[in-house]
Amino acid sequence: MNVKTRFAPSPTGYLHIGGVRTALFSWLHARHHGGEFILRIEDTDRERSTKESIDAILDGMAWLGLDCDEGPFFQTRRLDRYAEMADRLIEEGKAYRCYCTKQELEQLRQEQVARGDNPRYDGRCRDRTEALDGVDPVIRFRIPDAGEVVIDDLVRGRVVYENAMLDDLVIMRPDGIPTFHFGVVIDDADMGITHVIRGDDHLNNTARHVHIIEAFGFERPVFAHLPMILGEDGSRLSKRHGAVNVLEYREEGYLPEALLNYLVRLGWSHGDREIFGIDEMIELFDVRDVNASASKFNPEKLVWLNQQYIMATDPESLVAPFLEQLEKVGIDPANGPAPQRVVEAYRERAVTLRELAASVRYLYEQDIVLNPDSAKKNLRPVIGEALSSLRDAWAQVESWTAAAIHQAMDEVCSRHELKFGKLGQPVRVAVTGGPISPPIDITVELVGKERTLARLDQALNYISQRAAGQ
RNA sequence: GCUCCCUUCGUCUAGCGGUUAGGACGCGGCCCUCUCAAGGCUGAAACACGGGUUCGAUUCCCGUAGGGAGCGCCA
Repeated sequence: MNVKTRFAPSPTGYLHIGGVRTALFSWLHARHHGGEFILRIEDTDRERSTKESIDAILDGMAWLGLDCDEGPFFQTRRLDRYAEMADRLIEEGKAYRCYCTKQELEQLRQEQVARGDNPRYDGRCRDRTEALDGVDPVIRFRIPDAGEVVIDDLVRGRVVYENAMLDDLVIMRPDGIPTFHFGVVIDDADMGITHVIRGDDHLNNTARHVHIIEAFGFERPVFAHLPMILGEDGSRLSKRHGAVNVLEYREEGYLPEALLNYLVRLGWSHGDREIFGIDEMIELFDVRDVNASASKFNPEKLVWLNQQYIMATDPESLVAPFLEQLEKVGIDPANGPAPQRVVEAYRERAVTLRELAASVRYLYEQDIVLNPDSAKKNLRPVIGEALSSLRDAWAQVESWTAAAIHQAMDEVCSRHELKFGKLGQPVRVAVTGGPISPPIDITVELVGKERTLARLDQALNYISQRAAGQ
């Protein structure tokens, strides 16, 4: 059987991190089996669907590299098809027009809840033969009164629903727009979907969908209901748990591979492995190995993975996203070292590209701000003489490379009988303004000769003022 | 309320009747070291509870508790 899966979001907001996980698993399942993956936009909620959301979904999927073989399809372009199929059910007596008003239904619901019953439609329009004036009917699907539905879910196992617990659901609104339940079933069948992989918030709906599938005589797809991703406090993942919109992760300098790697490990694993490249995921992923229990989103582990990916990714391919981040933090890359060299030097100490960009301001801007604590601690009068010699030694360096810089510094150290570290940290503070940077020779090389000398002068000035003040 | 689902360190997970219950993130310590990282070593940290089944349950079954989802002319 040729596998075909789909991701079917509704465009009523940004692309959510939970949606991405669903899309990822669906995509992986298709790719693993050499099948197809399609994207379908379920835009039947006309009130809430927006163009912005559609774009956000498309952008997000593209950024993540979750490519689809067909689509995007839009349900609002298939309205004739749904109407035709609804008519067919009515002709066959499997669906009927319902003239109940919303008020009437609300009253019914309240009565049921008051009685402690499962609130559900009681089928009062099932046998109505006459139209009711002034009411545009909806179409309801007739659920069998007796019997049960058995679903063999790839992650949940066997789940059984009594038909008596199910009610006749609305499949078509008065305006000819299908409800979600009807749209999915028709589309999945028409589009040849073999595996329906979705969030387990749909598990309860599946019984109804199966009835519709059977009413049409469609072939039943295989279902796999994925556990939810929860926030750190165990409640449904939402904005107050931090970023839930995928595009925010791009904004903040996360790598798509890292995000996917993090997400694939929520509910799925392969022995003790933590790092999975895309190709490895495709090779090893199997929906049947997915856990049934929900997992909590842990930003700290994502951060760790992102760093692992920044370290492991070829610096050249990090240049473009790094430049974007420089722009975001207001740094002009024109006045400083080649971005690729900066990425190489700093990638082991950056958790996101955003953080990396924000930490290299002193490489690109003329003036630096001395961190008062660091200056106080490291730029002491005792080091002034050595720092001054170093300034002169570096002024003589012709080819400004880390090796030459290091050699000159070694010589100054031995002349002044200093351990390298005694001089290193003052230089770091003088040149970067703070106590943290890559190895000092590399840092100094990247800062550039002219700026290094100027900053040493500035530091020497600071030291002499301090000596005078004492 | 009713229906369905879930339950191993704080978190993500391994385990598929017999293990010193393993790994990872985070946290602590040590090493490396010019700082910070990265890296290496190491420590603390879990089978929700109660019944069964079994020679033996983290593992299988049933309850209880806790959590989640659904019960829309939202998807």
